[in-house]
Amino acid sequence: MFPETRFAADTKERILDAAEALFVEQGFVATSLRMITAKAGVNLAAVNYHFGSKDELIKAVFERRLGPLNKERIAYLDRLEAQAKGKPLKPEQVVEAMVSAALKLSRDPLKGGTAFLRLLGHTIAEPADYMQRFLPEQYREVVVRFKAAFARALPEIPEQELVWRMHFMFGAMTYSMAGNDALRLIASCKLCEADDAESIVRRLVPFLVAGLQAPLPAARTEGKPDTRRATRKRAA
Amino acid sequence: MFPETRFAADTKERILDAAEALFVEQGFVATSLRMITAKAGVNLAAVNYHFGSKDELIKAVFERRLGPLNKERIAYLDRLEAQAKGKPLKPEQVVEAMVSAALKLSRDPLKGGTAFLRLLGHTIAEPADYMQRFLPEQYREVVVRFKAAFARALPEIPEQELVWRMHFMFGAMTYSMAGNDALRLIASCKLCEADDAESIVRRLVPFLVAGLQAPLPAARTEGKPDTRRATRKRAA
DNA sequence: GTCTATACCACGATAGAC
DNA sequence: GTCTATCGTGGTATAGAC
Repeated sequence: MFPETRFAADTKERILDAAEALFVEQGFVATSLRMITAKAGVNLAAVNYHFGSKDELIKAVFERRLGPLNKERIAYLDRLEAQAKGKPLKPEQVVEAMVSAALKLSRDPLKGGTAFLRLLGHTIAEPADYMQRFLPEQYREVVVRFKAAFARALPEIPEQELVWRMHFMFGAMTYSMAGNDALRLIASCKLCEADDAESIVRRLVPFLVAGLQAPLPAARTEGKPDTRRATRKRAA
Repeated sequence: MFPETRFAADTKERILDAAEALFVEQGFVATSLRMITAKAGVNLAAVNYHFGSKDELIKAVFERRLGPLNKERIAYLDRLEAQAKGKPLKPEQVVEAMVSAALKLSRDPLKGGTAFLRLLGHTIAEPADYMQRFLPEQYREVVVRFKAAFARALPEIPEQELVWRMHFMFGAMTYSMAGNDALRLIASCKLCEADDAESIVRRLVPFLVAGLQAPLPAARTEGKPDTRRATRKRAA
């Protein structure tokens, strides 16, 4: 229809591809717009024209991958819940719905492959304020759906506690996906051969399921009496 | 003795204090040396004179807090092991040794208080290469000692698996300490009142202990048979 | 609308005077 | 030890070509 938009899209795509590759290699701050535009073969000002700023470019890089990833997570959950026909899912099913979409993405080089997962891990803790607003927005739907699913799968966990445990879950997940740079530190001399995403997931799911189902902490005795129903499953 | 070193120390301290405060508020890249030196009341070139570069200043800010924190962790572990008189510690004791030192630090404004913990969380995933080398070095002793303690406390977990679970533990820990900015995302409309470090720890420890003790994942059937002794403690 | 050339200001770093 | 001056590079804004 409008031939010029085809060219524009190509330019935008080329910028996104170049930016993503360089961000993974060197991080956000270390990669300059001049490096990105040089690699993409476009003019420096093209970034500002198409994206407005470097920050907006970063957000666009994430949006392109994170959107489909989170849609896949929800689709996976939908399928599980359809199969269950109204019965609550098992905790490990919900955890796997959360994790396995990322696993699938890591196997597809066209969607960013492992590189994007590392990028994601590096950015969850990003202090920049524009990310503090952007990421919650991107994850909102996923969080709402999975929180509901977990609440049904783990009825003995009070909501307040569940929120925290999901928080811990996100931490363990993103941290471990960020690549084994930090793992080398723990493994010390002994090298860890399993750096494929699949074996990470196989190890991560039991850890998370156990953590989510952990016995509830003792209610604080000091201060006003606790109003939450702290149904202790079993003693530690 | 050398009066000029007294002044130098003051200048260094003033720079460190100003830098730490600004880093917490705005992150590393967003705070310029000009902001730091203005807040500290020193000349711009003083940073380069005393620390060599901005990167070295960042490392110095961390070293000042992280060194004592990790020494405290090891001291806590030493005390527990002395009490146990050769018997293996319980998993929850080891986890608490890891976590409670951070809790203590968060209560001491002179040592950085909660602000430094947030800074720590924001930096574990730092992609900058100088941090990739610096942080492992800072954590090396802690990791070696705690890995040994966990190996004794959890003899049924193979070493390979233990390394990964410690990795997940670090993730959940640092992520949750980084502040509840990301938590707001999970809690959605419902505000979480418990943002003091103490209640985080009370919730975090049971989660981690359960995760570390989780039943071992099923051995992969493909490829060579698994040589690990996969002693399943209990079914999920 | 799309793209280019170019100028602008803030940044980190450094040399040399005091 | 401290300061001023200056350099190269970074993100950004804009005027104008196509």
